[in-house]
Amino acid sequence: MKNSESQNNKAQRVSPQTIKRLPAYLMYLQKVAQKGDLSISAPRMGADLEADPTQIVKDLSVTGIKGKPRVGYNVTELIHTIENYLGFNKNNEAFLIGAGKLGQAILSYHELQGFGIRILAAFDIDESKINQSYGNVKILHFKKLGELANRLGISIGILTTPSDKAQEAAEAMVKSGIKAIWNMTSVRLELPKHVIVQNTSMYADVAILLKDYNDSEA
Amino acid sequence: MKNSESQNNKAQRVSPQTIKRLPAYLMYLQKVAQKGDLSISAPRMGADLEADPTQIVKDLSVTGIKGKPRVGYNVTELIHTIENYLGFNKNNEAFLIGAGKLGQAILSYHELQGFGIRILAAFDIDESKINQSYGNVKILHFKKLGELANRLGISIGILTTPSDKAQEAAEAMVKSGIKAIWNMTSVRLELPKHVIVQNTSMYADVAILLKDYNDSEA
DNA sequence: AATATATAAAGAAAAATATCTTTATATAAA
DNA sequence: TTTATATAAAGATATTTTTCTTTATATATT
Ligand SMILES: NC(=O)c1ccc[n+]([C@@H]2O[C@H](COP(=O)([O-])OP(=O)(O)OC[C@H]3O[C@@H](n4cnc5c(N)ncnc54)[C@H](O)[C@@H]3O)[C@@H](O)[C@H]2O)c1
Ligand SMILES: NC(=O)c1ccc[n+]([C@@H]2O[C@H](COP(=O)([O-])OP(=O)(O)OC[C@H]3O[C@@H](n4cnc5c(N)ncnc54)[C@H](O)[C@@H]3O)[C@@H](O)[C@H]2O)c1
Repeated sequence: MKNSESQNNKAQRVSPQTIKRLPAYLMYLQKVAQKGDLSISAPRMGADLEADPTQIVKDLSVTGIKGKPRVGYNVTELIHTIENYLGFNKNNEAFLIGAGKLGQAILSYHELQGFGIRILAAFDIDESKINQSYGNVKILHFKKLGELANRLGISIGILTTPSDKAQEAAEAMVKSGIKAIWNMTSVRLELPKHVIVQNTSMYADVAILLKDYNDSEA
Repeated sequence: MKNSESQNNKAQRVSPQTIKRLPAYLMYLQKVAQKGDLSISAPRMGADLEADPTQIVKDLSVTGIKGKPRVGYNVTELIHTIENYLGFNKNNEAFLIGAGKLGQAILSYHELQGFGIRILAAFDIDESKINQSYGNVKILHFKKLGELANRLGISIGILTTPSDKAQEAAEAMVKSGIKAIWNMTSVRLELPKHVIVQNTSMYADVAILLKDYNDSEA
């Protein structure tokens, strides 16, 4: 009953919109911290991010942090609290499946570690790619996935196979013990309910972009 | 007055959620068409996509299409109507700025044409990349952007420079006449109001994935 | 120490979105 | 042809999310 989240296990669900805004606050706060500011107020954040300050306060409150009237929030405390809330400060260990164009880009995408994802190995079926490395991550044969996932206790998988191989690859991932899949393909995966799937489908963003653009032209 | 959108200019705003769902319907419908089915009902779609059929009907209605009771929608007509509504059937010509790892992946990402985006050229400042081609798209020097955008009348730009160069590159794009930017960097761009910016920020999706995953573990 | 004030917190209201209910209708079956 | 039925369309309700309003409080100022 004390502070919203932490105490209560059946804590009322936090809206995905709020969760999606938190990383944007984080990036902003890192710039603020770099500037040397020790505290930051919601109105200030709102002005800089062109967002409603009360919404910012509401969003931040889900992490359990408290601000001080007339001062705002302690910047470093706020950063740590959000990172902790989102799991960005952990090393959430993951495998990448399908080391093609996009896969290789992601393997070299070191910013991802700042978002709590650490890729330990990549897997592919293309023999010519096996044992190559990108961004210090080695590509192994897909058939080794099960054994390694099991041995290292990996439960997060990033799926970047071609779309027409996504379903079968995902099923193999689940069989290997992967519990959460970040699906970069444009395919809707049909998997057991207990598997967590997060789709990053560019086409939704393209749709918004083109709609906004074409409407503005009309 | 005939069909909702097209006629009326002040057509009541369509929610982004609806627009983001339409491409998913499209992909599903393409599979249905491939199977040879001529018509599809909202309840059928709802069952397959695990979505509320009435929401599907509402979503589809924004395109102006009409279904027939006891039959459903004509599949090919529905596909064409959605594609047309989203602009996926046009060749929306675009430039890509920053032909690095992610940029090259996108240049070879031919599925993008199915979403109405046609990349005509890429631009970079790295001399070693100039005149190389990926996915049949040539990389030109960034300083040629303005002239070419002007000559070819390009107003859509895909931004894939490093994050710390994103703001300056975006400003140059706007100066070159780019009106809509698909921003793949993790940076919040500060641009004139009239510029349409669509952010594809992976970190929002990562946040949801990790939250869902870590909550499920707890 | 007293007072004023900026700001967070909490709660209320409004807006947006999703779901449910009813109605109308096209088609299939009798 | 008539009737039954599945389904789309339209409208109503419920839920969720955002924005607005009020209240409480920590700090700065006098
Ligand atoms: N390229 C992009 O910019 C981009 C952007 C958005 C989404 N995507 C999506 O990402 C996915 C990959 O795209 P890409 O351009 O990197 O394709 P790609 O063909 O370059 O890479 C796919 C890789 O997966 C491997 N693979 C195939 N079957 C496999 C299996 N069963 N198990 C493991 N690995 C397997 C292939 O050998 C290849 O190396 C596609 O679904 C695409 O829609 C790509
Ligand atoms: N790599 C990924 O998988 C990935 C995923 C998501 C987001 N991103 C984002 O995409 C962006 C690019 O990532 P990347 O991994 O491709 O980086 P990269 O360094 O491989 O590529 C960046 C390219 O931009 C060019 N460039 C630099 N300044 C430029 C300028 N002013 N004008 C034109 N071109 C310029 C560089 O020469 C380079 O070729 C980053 O902001 C990153 O955060 C990358």
